[in-house]
Amino acid sequence: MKYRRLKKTKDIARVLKTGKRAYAETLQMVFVPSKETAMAVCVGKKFGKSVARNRIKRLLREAFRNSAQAISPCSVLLIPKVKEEYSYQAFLRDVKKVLKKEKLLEDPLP
RNA sequence: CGAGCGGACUACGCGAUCGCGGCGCGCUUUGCGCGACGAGGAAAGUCCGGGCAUCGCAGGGCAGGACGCCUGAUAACGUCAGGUGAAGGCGACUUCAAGGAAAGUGCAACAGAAAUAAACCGCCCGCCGAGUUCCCGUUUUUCGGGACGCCCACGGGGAGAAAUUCCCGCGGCGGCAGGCAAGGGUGGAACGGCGAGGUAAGAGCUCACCGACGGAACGGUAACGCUCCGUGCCAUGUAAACCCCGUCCGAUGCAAGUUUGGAAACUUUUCACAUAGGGCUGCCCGCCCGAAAAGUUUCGUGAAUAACGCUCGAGCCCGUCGGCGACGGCGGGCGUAGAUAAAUGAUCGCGCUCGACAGAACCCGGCUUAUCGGUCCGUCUCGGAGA
RNA sequence: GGCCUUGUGGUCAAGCGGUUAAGACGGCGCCCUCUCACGGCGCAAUCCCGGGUUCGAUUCCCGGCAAGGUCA
Repeated sequence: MKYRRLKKTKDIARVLKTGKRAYAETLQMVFVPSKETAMAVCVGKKFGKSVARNRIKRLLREAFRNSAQAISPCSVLLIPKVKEEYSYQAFLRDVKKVLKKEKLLEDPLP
C-alpha cells in the first residue's frame, strides 16, 4: 500500500510529544491518528556508520510496507533499539505484533 | 620447484516477483503506466592544490603560514615522472622534510680531567732534595732566636779499626720551573683516521693512503660526477630551537552565493556623530559608508521553506604520433547518479572460493588511512634440483 | 557538508626538550584512638595510538583514533 513519508521536523516533534507508544523486542513505535498514513524511521548516530544506519532504515521500511497492508490512517514513528545484529525477519514480526496490539489493522492478516 | 620484488586490474554472479530515486515519453494529469539509468576504489579522513562564488576592483607594506637536492610534467600542488646524493638489503629493489651551523642567538641533563673549549692524571728535559734554604735581631764574618726541610734502593770508587761518612752513576719518590697533547673506565659528540718516519717526550712536524676544504679542466641543461693541482687541516651536534636565504600564498567557503520570501511612504527610539564607529584581511597605508530596532497606512501572505547554484567536466573509451617517463598533440566514438530526514532493499531458486572495507551531497587533481580475497603481467631477483 | 578545539592516576587538572611526571578531591593499605572522624605515612600513570627528528620526546613534526564546539 502507499504511504507518505513523515518529513518535517515539526511533525516529528508533534508525534513524539503527543503520540502513544508501543514496544516490542527490537523496536519502539510512536503514533497518532491522522487523515492519511505517514511514517518515519529514526536512526541516530549511535547505531553506527552511515552504511549500518542505511541498512536499518531499509529493513524497517520494507517491514512496515509488507505488514501494513490495511491500516487505519495514522502518523507512525519507528524507533529501533541498538542491537549487535539486525534482521528483516525480526523487524517484520515485531512491526506486525505492535500494530496488532494497538488494533490499528482494519483487516486481520492471514 | 620454493621464497621474493615491482606493476596493473577486480570487488559474488545469473534469473524471477514485490518495492525506492530523479529523468524521458504517453494518458483519463490527485496520480497511473511504460522505458532506459541509478554509489566507491577508497564515495572516508578533510591533509594539500585548483575551478567556481561572494567580499566594489584584488591594490601596496608588515606580520603570519607553507614548501625546500636537480630537471621536467601539470590548471595547480606539499602530487607525479626521470635523475643526483645518502641509508638499508646477497639481490630484484626499497626508504629519505635531502638548502644554510666560517651572519647571529639559544640549548647540550647525567657521566667525564675537560663540552666548544685545554691541561686534572699522564709523558719528557732541566734544577734541588741529611742545608750554598728562608725570616728576625745584632751585625764585617761570627753569633742568638725562629720557620721549613733533612726520602728510598742498587752499583762503583775514596776515607776510617769500625760504626759511619764523602764523591760519582742509574732508577724510583717529592718539590720547583718549563715542553707536549701520544695515552686516560666517560659520553651521542673530545680541534680528522690509520700506518711509517721523526723526537727528550711529542705534535700534519714530514710522508703514503683515506677523509675535509679551496681552485682549475673535462662530462652533464642541472643536482652532481670524475681527474689534476694546492692547503697540512682551522671552527662538535641541533635549524621537525629561534633564525637566515630562496619560492609561493588576499580572505571566506555551496550552510559560498543568486531569486522569491514583500514593496513604498511617514513617524519614533537607541547607538555613533569625525583623532569616532562599521566594512574590505590580523595590523598599517589606501578605499567605501551612518547603522539598528519599533510602530502606522495601501496592495500582499507558503517561511530552519521553494527555485537556481547542480552536474558536459582540466570528462571517459579506442586508435595513432611525439617523449625513457609523468604527460601532450591529432582522429573517431560515448552521453555516464543528482537526492534534500536524503534513493540500491526484501523474498525465492541455482552456482561457487560463502562475499572485506565501506554509502555520492558543488565539482575535479592528488595524498593518507581502512580492506576478505581473486586474476594477470615482467629479456625481474635469490636459492635448490634436472638437462 | 564546511570550519575549529581538546586528549596526562577513578575525577578535576599543572608541566612543555633531561623531573622520581607537581597539586586537589576520591580509592586502597598502615599508624594514631577504646571506636569513628580529624591528622600522619605509603601505594596506584602504556602521559590516547603508531611512525619520525634528536644523544634524549608528555613536550617538536607527520599520520591515525576518540570526544567536544561552531556555522542556515
